[in-house]
Amino acid sequence: MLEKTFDPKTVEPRLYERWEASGAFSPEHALARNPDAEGFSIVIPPPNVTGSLHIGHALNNTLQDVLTRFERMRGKAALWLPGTDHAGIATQMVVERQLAAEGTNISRRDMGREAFVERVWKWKAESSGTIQGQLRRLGASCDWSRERFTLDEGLSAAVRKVFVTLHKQGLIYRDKRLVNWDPQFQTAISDLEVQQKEVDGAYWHFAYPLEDGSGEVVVATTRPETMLGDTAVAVHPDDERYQAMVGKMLAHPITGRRIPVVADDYADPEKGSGAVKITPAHDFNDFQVGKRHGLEMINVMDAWARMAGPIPAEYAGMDRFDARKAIVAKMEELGLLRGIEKVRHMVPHGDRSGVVIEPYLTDQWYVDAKTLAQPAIKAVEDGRTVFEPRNWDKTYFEWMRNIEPWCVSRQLWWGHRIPAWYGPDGAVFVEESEEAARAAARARYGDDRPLTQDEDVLDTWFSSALWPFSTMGWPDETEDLKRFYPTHTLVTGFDIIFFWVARMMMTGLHFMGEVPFRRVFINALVRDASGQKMSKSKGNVMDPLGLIDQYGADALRFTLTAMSGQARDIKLSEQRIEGYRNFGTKLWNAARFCQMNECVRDETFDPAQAKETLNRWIRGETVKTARAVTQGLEACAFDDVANALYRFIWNVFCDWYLELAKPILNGDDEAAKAETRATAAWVLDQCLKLLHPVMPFLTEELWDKTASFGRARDGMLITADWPALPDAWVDPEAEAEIGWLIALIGEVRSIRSEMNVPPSARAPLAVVGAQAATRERLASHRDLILTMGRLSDLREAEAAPAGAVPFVVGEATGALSIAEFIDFAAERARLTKEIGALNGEIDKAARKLSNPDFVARAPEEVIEENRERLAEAEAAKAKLEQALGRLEAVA
RNA sequence: GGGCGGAUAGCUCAGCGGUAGAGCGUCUCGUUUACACCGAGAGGGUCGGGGGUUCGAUCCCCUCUCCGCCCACCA
Repeated sequence: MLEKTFDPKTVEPRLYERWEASGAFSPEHALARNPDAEGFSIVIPPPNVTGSLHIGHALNNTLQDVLTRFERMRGKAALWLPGTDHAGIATQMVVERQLAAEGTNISRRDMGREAFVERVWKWKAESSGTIQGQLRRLGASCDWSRERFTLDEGLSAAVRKVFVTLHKQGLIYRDKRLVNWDPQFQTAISDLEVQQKEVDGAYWHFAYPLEDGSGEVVVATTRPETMLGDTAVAVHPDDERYQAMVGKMLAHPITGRRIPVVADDYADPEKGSGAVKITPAHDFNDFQVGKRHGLEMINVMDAWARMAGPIPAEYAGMDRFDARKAIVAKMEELGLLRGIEKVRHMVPHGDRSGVVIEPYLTDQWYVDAKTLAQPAIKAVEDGRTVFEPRNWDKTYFEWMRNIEPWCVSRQLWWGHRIPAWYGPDGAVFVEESEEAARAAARARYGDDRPLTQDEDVLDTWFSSALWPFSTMGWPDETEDLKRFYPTHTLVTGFDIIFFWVARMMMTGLHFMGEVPFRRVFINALVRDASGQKMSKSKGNVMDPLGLIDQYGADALRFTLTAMSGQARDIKLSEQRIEGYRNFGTKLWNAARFCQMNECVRDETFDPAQAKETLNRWIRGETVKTARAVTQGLEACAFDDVANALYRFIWNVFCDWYLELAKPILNGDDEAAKAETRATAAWVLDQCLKLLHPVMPFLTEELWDKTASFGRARDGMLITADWPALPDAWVDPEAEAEIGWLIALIGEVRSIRSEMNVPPSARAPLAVVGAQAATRERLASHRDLILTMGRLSDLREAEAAPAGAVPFVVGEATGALSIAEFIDFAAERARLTKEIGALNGEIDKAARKLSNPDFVARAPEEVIEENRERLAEAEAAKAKLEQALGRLEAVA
């Protein structure tokens, strides 16, 4: 006999081991059975190798697993390729922090490159494996034999090959221009790694005197410290106020440098004074203006963002923000400060370091993204790759059509070192290996010269961009590439459409000549129950492992699947997970019922031959469910899939089929009994199969257990055949008949309850179907109805006088008359409604008060108001509840 | 400034031309040999405001208000 409930804790690890040992996770398993099996592949968005599973991963990987398991059951050679990312800047940062925390005062620079990188590898060795273990807990059916890491030798070779090829094609080049410089990490970062944050600042209005003393120009700036690098002031060519000044020279108030007034469209006559100072080495717009006018580019900061270069000695070495104050003070002292205007404005920050980013003039490597983007744009326009939900392609297009060169070099040590070597004369040799670079150098110089390799590494997203083909063995022409590229579906979050999806499209098309995936499913962002983004600082993170411990992996998986529709956000509440845990238990108990009633699988049983109305009906319902689930999975309509399964298993199979089957199973008609047993067992099997992709553990366990009290199975559920049921099995006649019965019984129950007929009151009639035709129809289903709990009352139906009113209530059952009962019901309804509304108030106020953002932003009196409202609502609710209690007591 | 979402029951959401739905919560009733992680039932909504199209609008169009996100820019 089955236990009363399913115990995930003991079962899950056992089953996972069995799956893994069976080889079912590898596509070879399917190919062994059918060498012509169609390929199906998904590559995992590689998590940080040293990371651990958060709820977003749980969602993302659940959906990938659902798809993989589904296609595997459909007989495809299904590959879900796992792996991890070295996560350059993030990982290096962690290790640097560790160094700092050790208190030995040894920085990475003190250690030297080799020792530091070794240290990072050590940390990687210690902390890797965590997330793989956690994915196993989730039930992820990845092919671990193909696991990859972005710094593996194979993937590194792919990186070098791509870099060298693009360089030879002129699509990677070295250039001196402004980059986003992170002064804390001492590295360039890409546009995408910059986050604009609104901060308090000011416009300082400064007067720049004309060299000849004939006047002045007023300019405004939010960054006074950069004025040391000014090399011009620009005005709009059509701005009449400044016509006479164009071409004249100004005397820089602090450096004394002579700088010209230039005419340029960039200056907006509407803004400020209409004149703008130009600092080409410290502002992206000014850089362009500087190029147009051939202005000198004066760098006045060093890599730490301290003042440096050709500047007055008093500022040298000063921190940029101290310099800002000093410059403002100086201008005031000179009598040239014309005003200060407080503003809140956007300032760029590093997404990892959190410090203010400086536009900084350096040499970096760039990818010509504009060129690579064209085929990638076309592929989505042509539908060779589709986004799901569709609208995300707009986001993709928007970015791709306005793409800027991608800065791929990073002044870090953890990552793929750039395969470029420099000769003594500065000539660069970009080759896949040092030997090849030497050979190239020899060809140029005629003899061996010392070469030094570029110190920089590549942006971590450079190797991720190759993931769909590098993991399959490229540049070799492997079997895997032939069978599994392009991949079928990419499941990922919208936050990395630019970072990752777009770049995979570019490299995939360029190097493979084909899109890397046919479909991109953008999964939602998981938020907490009140819609807040989960974050450690808010303390509202939900740990997927904890949830798995408590409710089982299946319950978590079902919840995440059920909430993955077209929505962009998922508000995850623990209550919901509990509800789906209960759903699993419900199915478990249905199996238990089948076991108790000897509903054993009968291989000779053909559902097409079922005779009983009830069995013909459930057969059709099963077909419809299989169809809905299959279509839902094909379309990534995960919420529909979960809902169809939930409804069918709970509300159709358990609530109606098994209930209506009871009288047959307890009756004397042996043929009907045998048919019903076989049908019940068959439907249960279909449920297990259809539910398996979403709830693999519970279904696999039941598959095993039902075999133990029935006949042996051919194999595990994970490789069982997906139900492909003929539409002809839907029987409209049976559907109509059982549908009618269900509706009638519902009505009977509802009226009994409304009239307060106690279930124990058997003799007083519940209901009488009055029309002769109705009675006749009812009589034909008497066997099904009689044991429907208290509905045995229906026996009396036949005795009712013909032509009576449709429903008749029997004798009064308590102190209340019908009229009193109605009044009572009305009053009770009113009170419960009010209590409901107050509950809402209480919820709302309580949430506001516990929301850190609200508390931080709202004025004290608003917070107080909410506190009062909460107290008032609670008091009112208590009062109403008392009144309700009194009312009940009277009744 | 550009773009994308959203506003439907107390809460979380589905529906998207034809009598307003689900889950949870609330309330009532129920120890029925599958299941209290259960069963039966009830209450609860001018489908954000205003216009328009239509025989008919929660749904389509316009507009306003409020919330969320992304991109860009602000001397």
